[in-house]
Amino acid sequence: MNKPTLINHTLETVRHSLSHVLAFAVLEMFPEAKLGMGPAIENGFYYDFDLPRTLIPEDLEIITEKMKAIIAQDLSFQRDEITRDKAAEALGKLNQDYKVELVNELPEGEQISFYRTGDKFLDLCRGPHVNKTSEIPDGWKLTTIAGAYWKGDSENKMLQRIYGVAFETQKELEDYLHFLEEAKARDHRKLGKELDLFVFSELVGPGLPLWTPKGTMLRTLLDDFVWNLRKAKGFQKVTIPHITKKDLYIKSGHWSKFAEELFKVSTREGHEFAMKPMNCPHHTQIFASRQRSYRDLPQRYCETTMVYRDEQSGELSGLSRVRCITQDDAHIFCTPDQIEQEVLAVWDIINDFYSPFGFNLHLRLSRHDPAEMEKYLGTPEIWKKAEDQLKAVVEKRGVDYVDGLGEAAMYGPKLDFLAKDSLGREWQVATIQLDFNMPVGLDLQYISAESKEERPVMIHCAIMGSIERFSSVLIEHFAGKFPVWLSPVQVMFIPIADSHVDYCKQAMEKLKTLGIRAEIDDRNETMQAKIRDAQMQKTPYMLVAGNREAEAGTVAPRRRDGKKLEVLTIDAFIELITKEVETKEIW
RNA sequence: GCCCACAUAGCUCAGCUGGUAGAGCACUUCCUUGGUAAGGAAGAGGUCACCGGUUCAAUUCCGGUUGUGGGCUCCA
Repeated sequence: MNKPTLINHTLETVRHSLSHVLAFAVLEMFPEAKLGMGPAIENGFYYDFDLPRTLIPEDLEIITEKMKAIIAQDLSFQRDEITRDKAAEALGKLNQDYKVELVNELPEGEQISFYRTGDKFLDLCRGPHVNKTSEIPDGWKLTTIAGAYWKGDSENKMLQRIYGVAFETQKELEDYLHFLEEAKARDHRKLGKELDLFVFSELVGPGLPLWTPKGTMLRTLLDDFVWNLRKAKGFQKVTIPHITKKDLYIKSGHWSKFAEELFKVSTREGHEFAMKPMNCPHHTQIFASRQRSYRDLPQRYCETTMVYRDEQSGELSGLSRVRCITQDDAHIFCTPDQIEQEVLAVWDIINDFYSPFGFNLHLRLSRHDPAEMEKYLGTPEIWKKAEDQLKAVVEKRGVDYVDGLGEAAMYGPKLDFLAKDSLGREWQVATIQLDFNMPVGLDLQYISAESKEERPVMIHCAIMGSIERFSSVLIEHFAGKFPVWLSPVQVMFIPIADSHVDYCKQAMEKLKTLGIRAEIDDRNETMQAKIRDAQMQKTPYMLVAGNREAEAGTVAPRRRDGKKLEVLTIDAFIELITKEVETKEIW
């Protein structure tokens, strides 16, 4: 059956119409079902239901068939308008309590629009919709059943939500389902296990990843890269303890706002301590430890260290959301007129860091929401000043940005950097945050040229953000095929027979001396099996050596992408790989 | 934290309606000494996540706990 292509309808209209068809089908199956909300969303639609029983996956098939039958009847979508009170009355008769609640929230006397599908199904709806169900193209599919709170409020009843995806064509649907498969194949939780990068232990607990030698190598390489860029911009490393007296967070303003998420620790004498959930308050105490002159500014402290947050258990997921987060954190303490130079310098670091990964960076200027001042520290005046200043820097740089209303941190506006990965997904990564508030709370000062006490400004910045999350993004971005400079094992020697093991070991030692991460597969296996295993581990280079190579002092390199290079001398290979590491080449 | 689902060997999984468990890979040993994605044989390995309950009998049914997944809520 060929469906007409979309002419006058946006995809959103089709998706929304599908949500009505879904509700129609569910009502056929459960006449007593109460309808929640059913909007179009990115890639599809959903509808929330209060049902007499829990849905099971097989129900989706039944509902799908019912939906197809409804669409096949070529029913029309008709708009009706009635007054609010009549609408409430009509919905009340149908026992649609949630809809009655929605209607009653609309202004009194307002005309309410309804959409009628065929002569049976009626739904409160602003529209628009397709004219007839036959205008709905075939490219849709119900995907999952999930729980969702009524009106998204965790105090409310949990309804059952059915999700669907919908596209203009079957082909696009298939492409999307293929994308989901690809994302699943790259899932960092799966690759992390297969590539032996990190593990979880039930004894240690959820959200607390344990990093293996290979995973730790990856983290170290990333962190060293960040450090080298920072060092060049005048940052200095500092080190702080992982716990503190609660007094620090009372002064910083974190205690009242995030007390629930703190891991608390008490001493044998009953004093209350907390695991640090961020590093800024500790760093301020290094700054505050002695009198600072304007000549000492900026002070640029950096430290890669773990912070601990007691996240809700249901939130934890792989490395994306954990309870111990390694931040590549830095704080700059500077004068107000140094803000621009410092922000730009960090911005340069971010650009230099991200370019070798092939990410596309986008910028968001994350501002406060004046309607919710209770979420923030400080006065509206301070916020305006901070945001204007940050915006000026962005405009000076001439980079496009999206406006992030309400995305600011508690203490100040931010520049957030979003990276688009190889599957087109966006992740928030680096951040530069301007903070006029914490220096007030913690009473930070410096002595100006006029010999007066002044407030420094704090700039919080992280290049990777969280190493856990950044690693998960990288693993999925590269599908585990890290560039040579980042690969925990760069080279696997593959002796063809036992008699070639010594030759390979000698060559391996030479590489290792030069800092090349090489290993040897001297198991009693065939060369083919060793190649396969190195391939599965996504090792960039396999160096095969048999009689021919051992006699000539060469190796036969095979790349992870299946490409066989010409036989090279060991020195020539060293030159090749060293250059690739230096240039951070991706292939 | 909330809703739902799942939890069997190191890994990936099979095990119909209750009668204490299997496969492939990995591991160990032996044979094989090879030319670009899995050579062959044998062996070892499980209180079926944990704690209760029902039953003559529970991996299987029920409840709880822990963990994992999909969502919701939250996120400095």
